[in-house]
Amino acid sequence: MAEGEKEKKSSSSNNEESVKLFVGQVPKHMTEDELLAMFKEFALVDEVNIIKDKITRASRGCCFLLCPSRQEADKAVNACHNKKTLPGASSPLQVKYADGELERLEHKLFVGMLPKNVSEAELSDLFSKYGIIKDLQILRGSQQTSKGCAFLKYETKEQAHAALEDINGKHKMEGSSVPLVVKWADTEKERQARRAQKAQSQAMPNTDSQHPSLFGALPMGYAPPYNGYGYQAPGAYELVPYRLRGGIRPDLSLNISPRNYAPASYMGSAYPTMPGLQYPIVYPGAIMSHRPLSSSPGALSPTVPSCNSATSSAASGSSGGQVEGPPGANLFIYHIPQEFGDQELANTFQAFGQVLSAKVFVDKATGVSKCFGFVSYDSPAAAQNAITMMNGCQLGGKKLKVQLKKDNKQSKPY
DNA sequence: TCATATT
Repeated sequence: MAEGEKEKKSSSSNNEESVKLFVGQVPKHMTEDELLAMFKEFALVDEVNIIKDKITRASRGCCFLLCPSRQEADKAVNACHNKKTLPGASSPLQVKYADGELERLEHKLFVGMLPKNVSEAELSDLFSKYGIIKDLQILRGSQQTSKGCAFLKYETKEQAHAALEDINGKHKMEGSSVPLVVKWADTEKERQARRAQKAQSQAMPNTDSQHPSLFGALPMGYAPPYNGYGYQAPGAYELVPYRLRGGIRPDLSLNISPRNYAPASYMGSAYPTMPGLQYPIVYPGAIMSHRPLSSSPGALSPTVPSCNSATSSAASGSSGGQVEGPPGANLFIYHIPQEFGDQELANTFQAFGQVLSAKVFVDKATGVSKCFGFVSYDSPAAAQNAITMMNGCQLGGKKLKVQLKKDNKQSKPY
């Protein structure tokens, strides 16, 4: 019944004119009213919506602003982005257009299947029938050669829509046997997802996609364009997102837990079948803190998943917000091997105590690891133990650097 | 090289 109140009260929020901004670095304790009051000093703001955890309903440290116009939104961005640090935040406010807003506002179209010799002027002739063109560019390569596609912005959405409907799949340029493709340009988010996917497939060329759990580790699957036509380079996006390749290889991503690795004698024979692995993975401290590995090959038995609570809680920790441990129990780790994800990091460090969370940072655009991350334990003793055992430990090409995480907001000045 | 989060 309380749910019933979730009616859309503000018709203003559906206004085409209104602009949504995303705001980061918002202290979790701030209320929507407080934020509204603050932002109103700089621009007209109709609404503030704090982004909350789906389950706990706790603030996730960011919010959306609804501004009545682009002009007002720009005022808020210019006045606040990177300019103010709210009490309790560690870095300045991040204020930017919410995902997809810019694209929505710009009425940007993608045009594909252009003959390479078509000029801007010719394109302009064709598209100006539908409205005022604000921007038009043919994508070109190094020698100024056309890539056979273009981006185009109209003054209004209606104009863009009219052009899309009229030309997409219907209009053939002179001398071309295939019709043009016209679609709404991808949003920044879609582009990032695509880039990440590409980077992933290059970074892990031997991905064994038969392992179902691997899917969860990869970026969202590629969603085909709504119009079903190709985009830029047809074939660049197969409908099967990950190429299936032959070749057997132990699952790199999940079973790298110390106890799954046998003594070096085994490693030798393992390498040739693991082209993705360029170097030995050794867990110096890890091995000793578990019961001694049996020297029999049985140690390799896949009777794994002592799916211990450490691992599973780490997984849940990394899937939601970051769980932080008590003071002194959180580690910063640098020089993590490139191919390590959250899970591998957790596995590597679980030998020293109860891992609350483990996070490897990745480049937002490419999905590539930045080779640093965090591990949180439930006790400072575990963290110290991990530092002693793992700091300076050669893992991959480099030596791990394991330190206590620097903690900005710990002081309680009374 | 120290938590960037999109209802």
